[in-house]
Amino acid sequence: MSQQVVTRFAPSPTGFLHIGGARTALFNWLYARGRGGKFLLRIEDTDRQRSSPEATAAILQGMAWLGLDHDGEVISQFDGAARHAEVANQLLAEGKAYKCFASQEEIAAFRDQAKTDGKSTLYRSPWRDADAATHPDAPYVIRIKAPQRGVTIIEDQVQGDVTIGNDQLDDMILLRSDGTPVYMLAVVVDDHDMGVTHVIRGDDHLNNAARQMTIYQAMGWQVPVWSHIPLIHGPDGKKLSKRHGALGAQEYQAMGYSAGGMRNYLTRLGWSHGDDEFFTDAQALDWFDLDGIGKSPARFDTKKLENLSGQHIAISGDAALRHEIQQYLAAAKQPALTDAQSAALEKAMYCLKERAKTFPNLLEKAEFALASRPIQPDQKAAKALAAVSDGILGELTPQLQNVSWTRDDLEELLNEFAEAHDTKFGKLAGPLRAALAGRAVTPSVFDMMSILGRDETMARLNDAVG
RNA sequence: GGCCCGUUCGUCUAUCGGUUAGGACGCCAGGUUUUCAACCUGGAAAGACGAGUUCGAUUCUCGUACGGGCUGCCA
Repeated sequence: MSQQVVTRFAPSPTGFLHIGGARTALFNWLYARGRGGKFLLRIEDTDRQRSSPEATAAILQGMAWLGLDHDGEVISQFDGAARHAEVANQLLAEGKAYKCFASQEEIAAFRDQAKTDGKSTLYRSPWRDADAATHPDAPYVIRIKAPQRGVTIIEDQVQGDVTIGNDQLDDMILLRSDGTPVYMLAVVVDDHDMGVTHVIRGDDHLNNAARQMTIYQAMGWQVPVWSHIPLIHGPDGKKLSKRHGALGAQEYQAMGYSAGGMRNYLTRLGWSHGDDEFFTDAQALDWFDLDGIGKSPARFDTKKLENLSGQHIAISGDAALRHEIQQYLAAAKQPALTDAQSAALEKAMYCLKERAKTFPNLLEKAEFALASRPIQPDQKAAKALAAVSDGILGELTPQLQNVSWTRDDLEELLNEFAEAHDTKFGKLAGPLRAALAGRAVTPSVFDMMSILGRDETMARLNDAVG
């Protein structure tokens, strides 16, 4: 019996949840939730200068949109500073770490020189083996004693075994001269203390894993199962990150993509399960596994996102869509739907959801149900109305009085009417659409009529005839 | 500079030594049609390059090119 899976998402709160981070969170979520494990959230806020509560809130919001719920409280890494220092001091006491009195200026000067000489910029502290008696009374940092010979092998589930020469490892800093812990220490301690079994993160951390390994070994802790996933690139192939103007997850919400579609798209980006492209959350949870993750970076393609968003809207329940649309409106900073509009929307949903790729798209087609008389035709609709004589619409309207108000009968009536006037129904559809919705893009006129009902339909037609 | 990782149609990808290299999005052509969308039919479109291993390489190995990452008292 294997132990329970515990994964975590550990963003640093320096900006919005960018799309690459969202996918990392999603992978961790899928892996844990798909196996009855736990998915934890830890905010890496040890850099006080760059961390902000606003950013944390934005990350939480982005995750909420995508439905990535985490177990337990949100953990602040900064809160664990004392524990991190404790570990550093333990290592120091055990002789596995040491005090380094080199100043930052000193090190910077060394690096500059090494760079101009074309030599390795790896800093070798002269204090590594210094006698404590020679220690000056000055500020110091605590560095770990990294192995200098041999190799460190990262057994990565995505990248395979990655071998790094220990001569590439520096004695990284554990505790700054002000006593605060550095990320490299904090991740290891926190992942260990939180019982994290599987770490899925961006491959920008692949090299760091070797460094972190030295802490695991020094503490005698078991290393987690690592999976370093390739970063997502922009459509231009360039790195997509918050530093390079990446789009935040919430911006996609504000653009009106469905969360289900986004989950599907992000899951499929860089991960595959044979030829499956469109799948539900249940299927993703069932299928997701580490060995399906690709090794090469993927580009973000809005067209495919759009397509999947549409497919997910089409299979969503009407009430759920109504709810998600209200949230979209809020995210897009648009006025909320009134209760009446919302109810009308849900009633019309059946003929809207299979034809819309995004929510603004759906709302555009829903205009007929959301608007109230008198209908204000937009430019295109006005043009369609002008293309037909008032007479013919005026003649049609009374005929609606006694027809049975079902889709089929309406269709029959309108076709016969068109035939009687020696025209095609197609010629009539435009003006009818314009009169009923004030828009050129709408559902079928028969659907609109049956949803609107006889009275409202006739009233709108009469309005249009004038 | 040093080290690490990557490279199949425009894009996301399948293939785990032998396939006419498959699918999806997008694109093009045609069909259907009541606008948009959807749908149907067909089409163009890929193994970065060079060696090697092998009866046989997209697949294994090496090199080159290109791209990315790390090399912080950032995360």
